[in-house]
Amino acid sequence: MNGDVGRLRRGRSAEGRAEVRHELVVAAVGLFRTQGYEDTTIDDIAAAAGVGRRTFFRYFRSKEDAISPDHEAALARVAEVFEAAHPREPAAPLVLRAGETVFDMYAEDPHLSVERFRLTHEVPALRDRESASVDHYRRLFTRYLRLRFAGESDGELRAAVTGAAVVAAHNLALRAWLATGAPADGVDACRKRFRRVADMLPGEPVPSEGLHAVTRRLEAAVGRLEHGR
Amino acid sequence: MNGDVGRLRRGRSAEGRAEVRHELVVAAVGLFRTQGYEDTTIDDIAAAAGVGRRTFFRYFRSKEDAISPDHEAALARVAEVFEAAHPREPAAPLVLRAGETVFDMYAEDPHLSVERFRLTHEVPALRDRESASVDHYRRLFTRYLRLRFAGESDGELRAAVTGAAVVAAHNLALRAWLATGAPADGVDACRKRFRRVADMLPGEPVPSEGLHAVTRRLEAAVGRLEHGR
DNA sequence: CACTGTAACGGCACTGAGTGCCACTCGACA
DNA sequence: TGTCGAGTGGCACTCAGTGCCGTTACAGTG
Repeated sequence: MNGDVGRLRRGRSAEGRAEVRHELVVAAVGLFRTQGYEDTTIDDIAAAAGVGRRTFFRYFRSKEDAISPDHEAALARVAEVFEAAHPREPAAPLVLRAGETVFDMYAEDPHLSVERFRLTHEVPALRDRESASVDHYRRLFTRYLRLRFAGESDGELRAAVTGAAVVAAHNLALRAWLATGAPADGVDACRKRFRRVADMLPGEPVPSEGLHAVTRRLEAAVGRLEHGR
Repeated sequence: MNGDVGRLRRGRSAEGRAEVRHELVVAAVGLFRTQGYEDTTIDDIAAAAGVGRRTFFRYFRSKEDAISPDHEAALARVAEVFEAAHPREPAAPLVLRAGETVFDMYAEDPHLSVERFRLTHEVPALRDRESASVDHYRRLFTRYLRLRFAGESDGELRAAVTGAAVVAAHNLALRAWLATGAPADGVDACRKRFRRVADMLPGEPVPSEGLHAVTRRLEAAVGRLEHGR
């Protein structure tokens, strides 16, 4: 957009740091794609971004970090959703909302998300790292759910199962969207697909279709019987 | 047991290789425990096991591998359970059986399992690796379940949720057992705890106890009452 | 405008993981 | 006993990641 005015001083201000960071990500993703992940060294990335090798490690903890740089921030945003929720809000809509928060962050930069998706499927090292990242979300979900289900019998198990199920469903929907190139008109379908997990969660099911509907029919039937008697 | 007769030739036969492998695992776990994971080098482990540094990498792909060396074999055994199952066997008992197969392998060497448990909880690098390993199980479960649920509506989602739920429940029960030192008289409790996940799986519930069974009986009773009227 | 403090920078040197290569040695087998 | 193959140890190498240090650019103050 705007010329970078000689590009001689870049990282000294706050915007400068963000700019350098972004250039490093672009350089890393581009090089990983063109010459492969294993065959790309930190020197290559730093040189392509026009900074020193040492500076790379001031922005990212490791080589893999250059692809998913905002993981901690993403976790923090999800934690915020949980902490801002009303303590008596049912679990299902809450976890759905939290999951969609993650989805929104992926949708912020679809191109990078797709590129990362391809890399994490082709490079074993990156796939394992992705597994670990996803597991951080699972733990976060489970931790908050454990608080909500505390006291009820098998509450811990319900928290573990619910957290794992939500994260798995989220990834299923997200990957389907990313695999097709993350089109803008596929966002709604992805959301809907994710929300279907609500019918498969243990414990209090959603009121529409599911156990509640049956229960309600039963209650109505019993009511009719009692009154008719 | 038997003396190792001078211990001069160890790795040349099949038993010799198994012996060297075991010595390396013992050395690694011991050193990780006494002087910490980060502060233990491959040279330390190799020297403690009495082999050359280069030999270590002929037995294990990496430093972390020395703790969970039989991961591939474990995955293969679980895959066997799925492949040996009758195609029309209901999913719930099958995934329970597969999960208990994993549990049996942990129970084969409780001491090593407990030590690994402690390490994977204290060292971030090992915890992330453990997450990746667990995810391999989840993918394996999900892959087979997808075949079974193929055709039914939302079968893929059901497979993803069921696989994630089973693995999560398995880990919950396993960790509780390991955290208490993996006592032999805690094996049954761990098994029972794991099996409770059957009540929380989506789709066809287990016929014995469970909300659905109760609901169905109620519904039938009400139906009889209504018709008898 | 000059001065000064702070923070990011580049570069150098170092540790340690992981790999390729090669000569050697042990054990098996004819 | 001679030979062959597999496993071994050691050397040298690449590269990820870290500590250190002198330098440089920006910001704030007089």
